Formats: sequence, C-alpha cells, structure tokens
Amino acid sequence: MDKIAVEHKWNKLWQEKPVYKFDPENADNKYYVLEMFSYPSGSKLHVGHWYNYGLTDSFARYKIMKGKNVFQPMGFDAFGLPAENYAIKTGIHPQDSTLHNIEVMEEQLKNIGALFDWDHEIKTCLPDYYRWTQWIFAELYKHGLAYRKKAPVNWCPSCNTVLANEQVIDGHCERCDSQVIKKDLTQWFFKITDYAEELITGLDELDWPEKTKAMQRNWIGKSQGGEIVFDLADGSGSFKVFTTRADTLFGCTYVVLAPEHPLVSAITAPEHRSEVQAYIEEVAKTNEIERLSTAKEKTGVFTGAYAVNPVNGEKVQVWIGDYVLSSYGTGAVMGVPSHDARDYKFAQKHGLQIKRVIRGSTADVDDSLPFTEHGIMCNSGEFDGMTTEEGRIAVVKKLASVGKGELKTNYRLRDWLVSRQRYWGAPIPIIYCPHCGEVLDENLPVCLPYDVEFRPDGTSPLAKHHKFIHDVKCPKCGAPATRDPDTLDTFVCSSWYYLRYPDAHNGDKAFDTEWIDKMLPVDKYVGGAEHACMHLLYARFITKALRDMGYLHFDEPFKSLVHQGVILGPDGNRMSKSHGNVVSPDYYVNTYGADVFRCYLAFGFRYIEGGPWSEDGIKAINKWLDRVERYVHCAYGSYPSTDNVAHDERELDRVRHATIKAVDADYESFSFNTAVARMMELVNALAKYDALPVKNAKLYRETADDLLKILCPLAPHFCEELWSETVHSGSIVTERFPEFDEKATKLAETEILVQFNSRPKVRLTVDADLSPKEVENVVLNDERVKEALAGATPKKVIVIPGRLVNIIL
RNA sequence: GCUGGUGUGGUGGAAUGGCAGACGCGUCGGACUCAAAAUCCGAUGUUGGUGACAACGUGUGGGUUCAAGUCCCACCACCAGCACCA
Repeated sequence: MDKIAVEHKWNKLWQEKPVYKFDPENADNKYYVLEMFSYPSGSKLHVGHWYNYGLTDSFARYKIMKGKNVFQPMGFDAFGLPAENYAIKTGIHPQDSTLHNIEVMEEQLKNIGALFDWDHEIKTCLPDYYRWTQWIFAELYKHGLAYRKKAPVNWCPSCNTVLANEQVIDGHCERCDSQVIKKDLTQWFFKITDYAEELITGLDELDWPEKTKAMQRNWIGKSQGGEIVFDLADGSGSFKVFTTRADTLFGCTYVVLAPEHPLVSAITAPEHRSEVQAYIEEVAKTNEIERLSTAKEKTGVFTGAYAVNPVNGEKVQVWIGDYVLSSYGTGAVMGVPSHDARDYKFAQKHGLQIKRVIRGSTADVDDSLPFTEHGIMCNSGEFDGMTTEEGRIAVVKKLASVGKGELKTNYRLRDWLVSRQRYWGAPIPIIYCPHCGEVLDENLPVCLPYDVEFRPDGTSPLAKHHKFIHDVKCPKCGAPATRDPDTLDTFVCSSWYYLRYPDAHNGDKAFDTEWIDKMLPVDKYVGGAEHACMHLLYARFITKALRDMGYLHFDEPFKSLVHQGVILGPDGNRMSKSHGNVVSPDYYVNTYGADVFRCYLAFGFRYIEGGPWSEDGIKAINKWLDRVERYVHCAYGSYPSTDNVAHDERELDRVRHATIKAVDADYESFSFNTAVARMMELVNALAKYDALPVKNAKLYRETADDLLKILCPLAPHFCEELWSETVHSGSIVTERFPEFDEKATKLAETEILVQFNSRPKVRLTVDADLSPKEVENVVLNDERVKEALAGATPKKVIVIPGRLVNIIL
C-alpha cells in the first residue's frame, strides 16, 4: 500500500464529509477530551505537537469507539510576547504574522488526521474571544477580585522599560545587558489568594499526577502558626511577627523587620539612622534573585530600638535584614538562634545572645545547636516539659488570652499580577476619569487598535496611541477620560478557553451556564507538565471564581489530567536550535506517512516519560503495518472455509480475545507502547495460523477485522483503507471497539511450575478450571513430583491457580 | 535544603507479591537469490559446562515473606520543580 497516497485520499474525503461529529443532542453521554492549545509560532509542527495531539487523538478515537460522544476541540493561544518580539525584529505586525501562522498550523494539524472539532475553534486574539476575556476581568472587578496596587517590577534603566521575569537573565536585561532594578509601578492583580485554601483542598479529589498536585501544594505553601505582638520598649507602638514555632518564643533574643517595614524609619534611633538608611538603599539596588539567594550571607543592621518579648517581658534588639520579606507574613520575624539555622548564623555574625529552650526528647539525639528538631520545651517557665507540637499552639493561646497573639495560617501564594506593558494582548477595560477615578468599561470589547508603534521605548505601546487612550468618555459622568494603557497577561486568555469551546460562537455571553454545566468539567486534559503552577492553577482559580458568581456550577475544570513526556533530541538534551538537535517530523511523515509516525511515537516511548529521539525501529513499524496489510488480505483471499477447528484455532481465538482485553485497558491508561506490543503479538499469532494447512476462514476474518478496529485509533487512514478494500461498507472510525469474552482469554490447559522450597523443579500441564485443591492433588500424584519428593511429606503446599505450586519441605 | 519522580540486557522498554527481560531494535546464524535488497526461520541476560544443567542477575546495603523489580528501613546516582516563606 502507498500509505502516503492513501492518507491524502482519506484526509480529503474526511474533510469533505466528516465520518464523526460530536452530537450536542446527546450531551449526557459526552466525553470532553482536551489538549492544551498551542501557540501559533512561525515554525512547523514539531515532534512534541505530534506526540501530544496525535496520541491524545488516539485516546479520543478509542473513546468514540467505546461509544462515547467525544468533544475534542482545537484552537490557538494567539496573544503573547513572541509575536510582538518578532514584530520588533521584522516589522511585521503581530496580528498579520499570528493570523498567518494560524492558517499554516491549521493545515499542518489536519495532516495528523486528528478528529478535531474545527467548528468550535478559538483564536484568543480575535475580538469575539477577548471581548469575553475582558468580561471576566470586569466580573472579577465587580466582585472585588481584581484590584490595583503598587508593586515592584523588573525595570531596565537603559531601555527604560518593564521586563517580564523571563526577560531578566541573571539579573540583567536580555537586550542591553544592563542591571535590572526593582521599581514600584501600579499594577492590576487578581485576588487568587482568596482561594488559596480551596485550591489546596480541591486537589485531593482530582485524578492528576501526584507530582503536579505536590507542586501546586508547594506553590500555594500553606503554613499554620501564630502571629505574636511585640510592643516597642519605649511604648511608642507595636508590631506583629509570624511564626510556626511559637514554642521557641522563650529563646527569642532579637527581632528582624523587613527593610521595607513601615515602622522602620519611626523607630530608628538617631545614632543608627545613617547606617540604616545606607542599608536600605543598598538593598533597593540588589535585585530579587540575589536577595533571595540562599547562598548569600545574612546581612542586617541594628535600628537602636528595643521590643518586649510578650511571653517573658525581656527586652530584645530590633534589627532590619533583607532576608525578611515584606510580602510574606507580617514582614517581621523573631530571631531564635538556638533553634533555627538561619537565625543561628545571623546571631553568630552579629554577636547576639543564643539561648536554648528546646531539648531532645530522647537521650541519644544529637542536641548540638542550632537544634532544629522537635523536642521538649525547657527554660520556658510554665511550658517546661511540653512537646514542641503542644507548645506551638499553647504559647499562642496563652498570648491570645492577653491580647498579644492569635493563631494564623499564612500562604506563600501571591496575588496574580496581570498587567503587562505590552501591545499584543487583551486591553484592560478600565477608564480613568478625573472626577470619578477608576471606572469599569462595560462596553465591550475594548478593541486593540491595529496602527500602534510597538517598538519599546519606555512606555506601554498603547500609551502612545492617542486615539485609543483619549477617545473615551467616563461612563459615569461623561467627562473626557483615559484608558488603561496596559494589556492582560496571556495566561488570563488561557485561564478560561475550555469554557468557551463548547459555546464558541455565542455572541451574547461568554458561555451558556446550563450548557457548560453539561459539558464540563473536561474529562481528560492532556498537556505539558511545565504549566503545573501557572496555567493549571489560574484555570482552577477562574473556575472557582465564576462558580461563586453563579456563572457555572462545578468546582474544578479538569477532572483528569495527563502530562505527556518530553521527546528529547537524539543527544538526550531538550530539542532546541542552539543545541542543533531538533528533529523535524516532516521527513518521517513524508517518507513513511502520518500513521507510521504516530504508531512509532506510540510504541517507542512510555507516554508520560518521553525520552531521547531515536529513529531505530521506525522502519520496523512500517514493516509491521505491511504485515498487518498482508494478513488482512490473506483473510479476505482465496482460502476455503472449513469447520475443522483444531487446537491452534482455539489458540488464535484466545490470543484475539486476550489482545482486545489488554489493548482496551492500555488505551484507557495512555499505555500506547504496550497496546502496540499486544497487537504485534496478535499479528504473530495470525502469522503462525497462516502456516497451518487447515484454515477456518470465519475466525481468521473476524480476527483480522478486530485487529483493524483496535489498531484504528493509532493508524486511522491505514485501517480505513483496508476496511474499505475488504468487504465492508461504512467507516471503521465509528465502528464499536470489539468486545472480548473473558472465558476465551484463557487456555483450556495451563502449564504450571512446581517449586520445591521456592526453587523451580518440574513443569506440568493441568486443566485450567481445576480448583486449587484439585491442582494440589494432581501435582502431588504426578510421577515426576513423586520422584522428586522421594517419599518425603510436604510441610506445606502453596497453590497459585494457573501459575505455580510451591511445595515446602 | 525541601518536594516529586526515575534507576531492569548492547538498546527502547514489559512485568495485579507468583517462572524477570513481554513486544521491538541491534547482533549472530540460516533459508530464498547468480548477487544484493526485500521477505521468512532460528538464536541472543551474564558466567561455567560438549551437554541435559548449575550458579549469579532488576542502583547499593539490610529486612518482611513459602515467594520481592514489586512491600518496609537506610543509603547512592540522575532528572524535574521549589528554595532565606519565619
């Protein structure tokens, strides 16, 4: 068969007259399969696209054959930096390059032969989509989940512009290499922290890879402890510290405030002022990467002020240090050098007192300082003898009773900064009025103007578009006003696209609530693991926020998640132009065809693992499909029918049923490599059978038909061709996946291994349906076994039906 | 440092606690052929033995069990993510 010609033929026929379509009338039986949509880059589909889209399509096809009403849409995450950077380099407008790239990619995607539902296609850069992205911003705003505040951003003083984190390389600007500094700018945030707790607890019920759930838990960083009030010794005020180890409070010998802490300038003593000032300026210069480096020495300066340890009234020094983060907890920590490695270093360096208050709970522990293990409290007054676990609660409760503390849970998760000083994104629908201030623009879409100077020169590109910024009146009072010049992070676009797909052409709303309540959640979501803490977290947040607003009624967007592995270059490195190890699918697709390429990707790797590319074996897959073709032709050739069923026919039937059973389970669990292996075994069985002089044409044909059906998800064009070549009418694509007969998967007789004291000794064949007791009898009465026993009486006989018998002497 | 994962022949990779290495690749041998390609058949964990066979063998060291790649404990290596989060 000329596989490539055959693929072209069926591709064309299927596009003219689709053989499968999602049926909206049958939503009760829906199965929503979703691959993470792709960024429309200028280059061709790479191996990773094929791996993700090709094999997930095989899964979707399997589900269709299992009778599911599968919905598998496709679209493009079309806003974003690369298009804009490309425009800066070449002068080609992002909209033009993006829409062109999408056209090219649509064609390429069709070559895979996947059953994407193009009627529901989404392009996030078009107004009929981003209009609703803006609507989501508006709804979040109305519900207090979108707000503006000053935040530190990466600022390049030479280019005079804000940089995204990815554009900061080792603390320097990627374009001009000058040192990046932190600058406070007013930015829009989404209040994802309101959902921190539910985003953690919700993970428990999700069928997601443990790794990904762990990453999200870690990212959200729940931490239970207490806030403790320290009064200033001079009575001029107080501040709080957050700690998870209140049990060590008696060992607190100093406290450290973040340099940005609001109290710092007020409490600094005159003789320390110049030193403190210099330190704060020094800190402002260092970038965040350096500041947060664990390797960096713990620096800090004394403010000259003293605070009172509320649990024992002791006076302790107040320091400032850059290792204390203003954005976490209260921006202040207590220093307990005896029981915290970092505090220990700090205290040693600055000559601060070290006071032990926890001892080991058993004598044999190494209790040298700093002692960071759990143990028993000592030197802690009334709390002496308590375990650290009891103490960390008891101390806070005691302080709470006198108004000096409370139990508190903190999260590491920060609110989501969504402002981007970039052109190619969805404009933020906010208007600034001189009289009314910040006003939401509900007249959507706020269209992104085409004629914009997007070369970076220090301000947001949209800020220079006079008409966009100024041609607007305040919706409240009608006064001349201005628009927000920033655009939304593209992760906002991708945080809700799965909700739009089922209702992609709805012109009245983002989606119909009743309809998406039926269509969601996504039943199987497949994409790269690199999105664990970004896209996958944002999407969960947006779903929960929309649920609380009443726009939908489910808690999680993606019930079941699979990460495909990464196909590396032949050298074991990630494929990249700089490594020069990029493998293009085109050569293989043009040489062997899309089906062979897909089958090879299926067979060569564990799907979730991936691995280095190697073309060894792609020929073997090609050869194997040729064998399939040969035996299918053989089944429909000139062999006479006969009812003379010999042992080997039963064996063929057994392999057939066992294969259907195994392949069914393999598709279900994305184990495509073993699915192919099982099918190879079936072909081997057909080959043996073919060699027999006596043939049962009916069984042979049924087996060949079944083989084509179970292979169809991985090689749809190839199987369709053979299906139509033989006597069948209609498409194989929508045939039911064959059923298997459990009884038929087993042999009538099985070989069992007889072990003596767990060592293999004798093999014998017994009827498969014997009970364990009967097997034991047969074995013990076997001549060879008797001989081996030599009259000895077994102490114990262990029978594993169908497998082995272990005789213990 | 923390979290998660991985570790099996020359190689990609299989194994609900029950005969490790399925299925392929590669290699070796053979058939067909004038020859080659294609195709087909056979062998292929390591070591010893002509041999039936024996011993060893799933990163290392212990343990549980009649039985461990699989379960438990301690470690090593590599990969990924997070990392001064109080």
